[in-house]
Amino acid sequence: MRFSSSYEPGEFESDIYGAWEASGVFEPTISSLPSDNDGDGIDDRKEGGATNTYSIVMPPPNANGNLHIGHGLTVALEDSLIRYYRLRGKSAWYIPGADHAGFETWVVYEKELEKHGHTRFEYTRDELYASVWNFVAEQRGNMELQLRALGASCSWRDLTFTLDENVIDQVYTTFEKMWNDGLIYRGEKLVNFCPKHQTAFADIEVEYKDEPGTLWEIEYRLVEEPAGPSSEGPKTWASAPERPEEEWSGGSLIVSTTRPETLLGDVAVAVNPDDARYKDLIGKMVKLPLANREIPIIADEHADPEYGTGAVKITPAHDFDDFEVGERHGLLRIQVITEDGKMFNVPEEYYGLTTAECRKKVLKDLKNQGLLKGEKKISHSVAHCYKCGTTIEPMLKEQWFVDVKPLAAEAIKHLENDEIKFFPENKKHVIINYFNNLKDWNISRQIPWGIAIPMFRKIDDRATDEPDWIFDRRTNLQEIEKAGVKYIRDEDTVDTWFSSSHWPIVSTNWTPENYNPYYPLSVMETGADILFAWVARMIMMGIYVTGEVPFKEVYLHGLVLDEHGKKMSKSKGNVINPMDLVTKYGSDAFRLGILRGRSAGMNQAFSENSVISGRNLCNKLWNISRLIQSIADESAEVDREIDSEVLETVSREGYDPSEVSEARNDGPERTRSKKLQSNLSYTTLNMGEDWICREINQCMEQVEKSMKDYRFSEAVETLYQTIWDKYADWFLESQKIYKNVPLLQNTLESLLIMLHPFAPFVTEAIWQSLSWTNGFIMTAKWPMKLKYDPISAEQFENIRTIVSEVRTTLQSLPGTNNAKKYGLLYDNDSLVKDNLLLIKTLTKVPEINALEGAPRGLRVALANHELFLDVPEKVVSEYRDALTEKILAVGRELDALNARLMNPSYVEKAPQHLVKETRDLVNEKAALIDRLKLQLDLI
RNA sequence: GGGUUGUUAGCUCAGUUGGCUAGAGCGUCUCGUUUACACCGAGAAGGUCGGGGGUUCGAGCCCCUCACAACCCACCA
Repeated sequence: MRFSSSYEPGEFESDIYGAWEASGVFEPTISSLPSDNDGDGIDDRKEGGATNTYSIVMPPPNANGNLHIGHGLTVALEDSLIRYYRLRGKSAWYIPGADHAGFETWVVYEKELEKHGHTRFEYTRDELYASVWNFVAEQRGNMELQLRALGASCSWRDLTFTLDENVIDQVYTTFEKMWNDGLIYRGEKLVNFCPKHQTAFADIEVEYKDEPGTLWEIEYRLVEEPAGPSSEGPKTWASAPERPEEEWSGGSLIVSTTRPETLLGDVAVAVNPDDARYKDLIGKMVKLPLANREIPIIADEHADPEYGTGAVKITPAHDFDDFEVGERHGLLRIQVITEDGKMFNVPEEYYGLTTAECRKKVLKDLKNQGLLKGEKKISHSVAHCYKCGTTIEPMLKEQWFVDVKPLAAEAIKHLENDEIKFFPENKKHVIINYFNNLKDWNISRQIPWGIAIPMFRKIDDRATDEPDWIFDRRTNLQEIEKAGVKYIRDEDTVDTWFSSSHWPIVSTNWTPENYNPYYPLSVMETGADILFAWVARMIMMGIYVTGEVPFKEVYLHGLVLDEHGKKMSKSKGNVINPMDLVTKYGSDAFRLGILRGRSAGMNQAFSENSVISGRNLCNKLWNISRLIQSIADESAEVDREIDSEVLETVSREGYDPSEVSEARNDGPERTRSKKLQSNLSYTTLNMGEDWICREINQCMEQVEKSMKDYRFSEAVETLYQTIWDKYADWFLESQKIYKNVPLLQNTLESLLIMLHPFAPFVTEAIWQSLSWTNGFIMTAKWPMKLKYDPISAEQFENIRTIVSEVRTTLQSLPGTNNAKKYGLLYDNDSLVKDNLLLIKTLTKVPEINALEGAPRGLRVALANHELFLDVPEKVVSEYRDALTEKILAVGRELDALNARLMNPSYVEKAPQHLVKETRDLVNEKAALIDRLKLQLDLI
């Protein structure tokens, strides 16, 4: 027996994946290698190449990690696309990747080090790099196995690791180009610095959290005494209270701060130029408390008159805004905090204290001097390291920066030229908005795990004519010599986003010399949360390096939330592991489940229920196939015994042979020999067959349209409905009488192929189990439209209406098992008369007879059919109330329709076909009411 | 402060240029074990589409407004 009674994914999935992988079907059919094979300088494949190719690169999962639910969604989306376009005949290339995940991996590794009682500072950069490399190598493989379990049909031989040689090469090439173009510069700027991890971050890597804090008010006293006390009003500002005259004789300013310890690095006090209170003070000097320095009062827009006292201390070395104020006014930057969070460059009593200790002492000392004038509890947002939660310390550092303005401007140009289509559409505006406000990009990271920055600093002071920094690719060396001058390598590594922004370029092996039909990518599919960090940078870098946008379309998925719509997190304990679900319900079930109810860019809930419904569909399809195979087997058996003519005794009911299309006139063709898919010729022999062909064609159109618009959920929904509600519940039920084997085979193949992108394993398992199919379904051809007779198909809808109404009526009658008790009577109804067997099978009534004499029994509520349930008088009268209710209900519908027609504007202005439809409906309802009333009179 | 997205059945969500009685899955209830499937079949209940206004013959959909929710960016001395 080929088919067991239920589908057990565990029995098939790994074997099937292994067979696919071994046979090379994951690889694209058109080579991506240089294609000028005949050496004539003309690309042999260029013509039409890109239109026959389809390419997706996988956002590389962390090489040493496990896949989470987001990866599960990613693979479900990307692999569905790849498989779909592969079936559609494209040379599909799904390029897998693995990410060295610079910082993420580093954090994990550093924890390991700590566990063994070591710190990073015991080793050189190169030692650490080698050590992490081994660490990752040991872990690698897990996530690749998990990708296989999810069914990812990616070309494994093309897997790109973000530290592969060609990646580093390209990154250095770009770096050099940017350096030569003046787009990379070294600057001393404030960077987001995590004192725990000892590294800087880009702005987007910092998390802001609202926290309670304290706003302290500190008095800064003027050095010179202002002019006379009376004529110009009070000489103290804000709420400065009385003070002992002997200490100083002038006015003062009260500044507000949440970080009193940075006071020691103050270089000015700023007030708003329009602030009347302070106008006269601009240009004067105040004495900086505790530090005994004199600093100026300057005018700057940064000071908000509404906030605090309106006067703000300026510490350019430790605050981003102050840094900018300092730039504008040419102020010094006095750094007072070291990278490990200790005070330096300050009076002795504060030296070496941590920032927290220093804050306490500063406040205490200020209080003792009577300069602490107040404190307020406030809530403000504070920057944290997104990994460890440590408060970010803005730190003055020399770093490498990318001047992003020209890159962003170019990106905007291409976007406004509609070169990239976004799903969802609105993200295009969001990203343009981002490009418009982008600040220079700090690409230096102080972690050893990453691509070394290819810059070397001159250490030979005598060579004054040589530049301080030179570019060189030899980052394997710590020191190099050029023209007799010695240079030392920058210790830092480059931000991972700098290298990841090359992903479409490096994973497709793009080169400037050769035409590459896979670049730009057909689509970039990734999470909406890294629109800025990754997508934006890929666009800038793609254009900068290749002159072209790196992808034609972008599909962004949202977050997968838990079943209550809450973000998954370890601390909440609501994390769903995709592999658990795959093990429990199968890969297909997971894929179908996670695609359900999901749309572009939206954060959406996910629960096991949706996976269960996917599992059920797989099992349903399995059993559908099992039935069809058994029918095919049976018919082959019969064929062997008797002459094929006898089989044609299965007559076609309710169908005029004169309408038979050419294809159908051939008569039933029994195909026993193995045939390739889509070669099975068939003939429709009854209405159900025409109808299912029509429905499958519609399904096909819908799936094609949905896939074009990235409406995965809709495609799956359509298939689910067609397979279950239409194919199984109606068509197959009707085939229990007719058994048109070639058609069954043909339609099953169509459905299997259409579902394959979403449920690759079960469809392949079935394909391999069916007796008449060859090869892999994975490399089959997308089905052709089925031929059918539309009139006949429409007739089947009438049968469905009749059957449904009979079923409903039977269920609403008193008692149970009514379908077995009562037969049907028909009067002068050719559709019923010609389809007795079909209606009997579908309704399960014991018998259907022609009505003789006066109508009796219970009239079925159908407008155009004379059909009665043969029930006793007593049952009919018990049905009286239900009938009355029904008449009222139909009456209400009729009234609503009539009201619409009574409105002259409707009849006049609405499209004519709608008006006609309404009129037809009115007639139908009216007829139905008449019949029901007849019935009521009878009771 | 700037921007984006939601609010439709008990739950999670569809509903694409405005058009018949607003759909699905899961859940609930009733009936049924008929040799493809109980991971099943047949049927049912359940919605004033967040509130209010407007445009229109016609609004879940378009416009205005309010409320609530979520997210992103900037700022918070």
